[in-house]
Amino acid sequence: MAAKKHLVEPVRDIAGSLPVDSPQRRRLPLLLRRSWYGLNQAFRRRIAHTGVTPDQFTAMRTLVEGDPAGMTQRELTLAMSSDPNTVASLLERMEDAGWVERKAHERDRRAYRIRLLDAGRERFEQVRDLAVDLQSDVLAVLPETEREAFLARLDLVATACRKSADEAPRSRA
Amino acid sequence: MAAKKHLVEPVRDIAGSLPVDSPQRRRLPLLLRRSWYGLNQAFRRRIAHTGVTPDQFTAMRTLVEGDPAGMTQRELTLAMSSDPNTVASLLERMEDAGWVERKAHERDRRAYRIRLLDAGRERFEQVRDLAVDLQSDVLAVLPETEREAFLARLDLVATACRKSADEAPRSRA
DNA sequence: CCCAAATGATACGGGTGCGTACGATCTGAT
DNA sequence: ATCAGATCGTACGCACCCGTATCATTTGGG
Repeated sequence: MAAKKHLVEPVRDIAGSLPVDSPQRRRLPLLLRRSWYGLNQAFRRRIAHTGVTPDQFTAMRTLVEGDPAGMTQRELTLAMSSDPNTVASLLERMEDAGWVERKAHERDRRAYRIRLLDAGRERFEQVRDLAVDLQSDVLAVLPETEREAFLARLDLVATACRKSADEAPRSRA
Repeated sequence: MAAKKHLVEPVRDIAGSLPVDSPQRRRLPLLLRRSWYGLNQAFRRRIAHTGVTPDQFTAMRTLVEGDPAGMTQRELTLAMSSDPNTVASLLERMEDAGWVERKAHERDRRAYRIRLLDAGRERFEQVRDLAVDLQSDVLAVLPETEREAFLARLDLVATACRKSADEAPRSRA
């Protein structure tokens, strides 16, 4: 259809009259799905030769940027916008690979302090540039002057999505 | 940090000078991750009482809007931006639930024709309004005049992500 | 007509998301 | 000091993503 050909100008032509769930309109869920899984798959394929997965890389980067004394799994979970269960098994695999270590927290015996080991940092450095390049490649489809504004709006949407999820604890909204 | 407080105006203040992978900058992968999983989780919780999952709902909607004679799994896979494997098991569960049927394709004996059964359409109708409401709620964080433009840009990004994934067939870009 | 290449679907397996339940520990109010 | 409730992490299980391999069938030349 014509709506996919143009760049940024003719936007309002397809909106306003059609119902929100019309197949002709751009739908947020499908666009987010295509974006997220597409980006993820692109990244996974580009870094497959390093043995690192996209989520493992995200964990590494978060650890690098976090508390030098070592984050807890809870902190890592929040920073990654992930889930305690997922992070637990993620770290288990990364620990088996020798990329991170879990040491007892000195003041909270329930918690760990996660630290990136040298082997992990090595993998991280190896992948970092590929990650930066990919993000640049993708954002290049937007005019340079619009990128920050787009990311700012996406940030608002992301926050709204999280908020909506947190406000609907268990079914029967 | 301050960058999360404002709405849409002060955007350029944090860009331009910082390196693209600085922790202070908005990063596309994390924003897409938060948006997608947040939206997905919000939807899953809102429709949990119907026994339908978000992906199952997407499949239903795609079938409703597709060829009345029944789409093949390949067509459904493309329309959902998903994967043949995933769609196969998704449909297996939906078939077990009595929501869809797979009948032999009349001209290609490798393929099926998937059709939504009455029980499936019932579930679909039951969930549809909740899906529309959720999308509206989330998009409400953007000024009405910017929504279509945002979706248009997200569409460009989504296409760029898919393209990037398709162009990196197997590692070693 | 025939065969090599492409295509629709499946099988298998590792990684991730996440609902639920649980044990251990910490915290705050009494 | 003590106990109820919150919090950190784990176990289990189902759904989904997707790389790889395989089978059946279709398709496009020669």
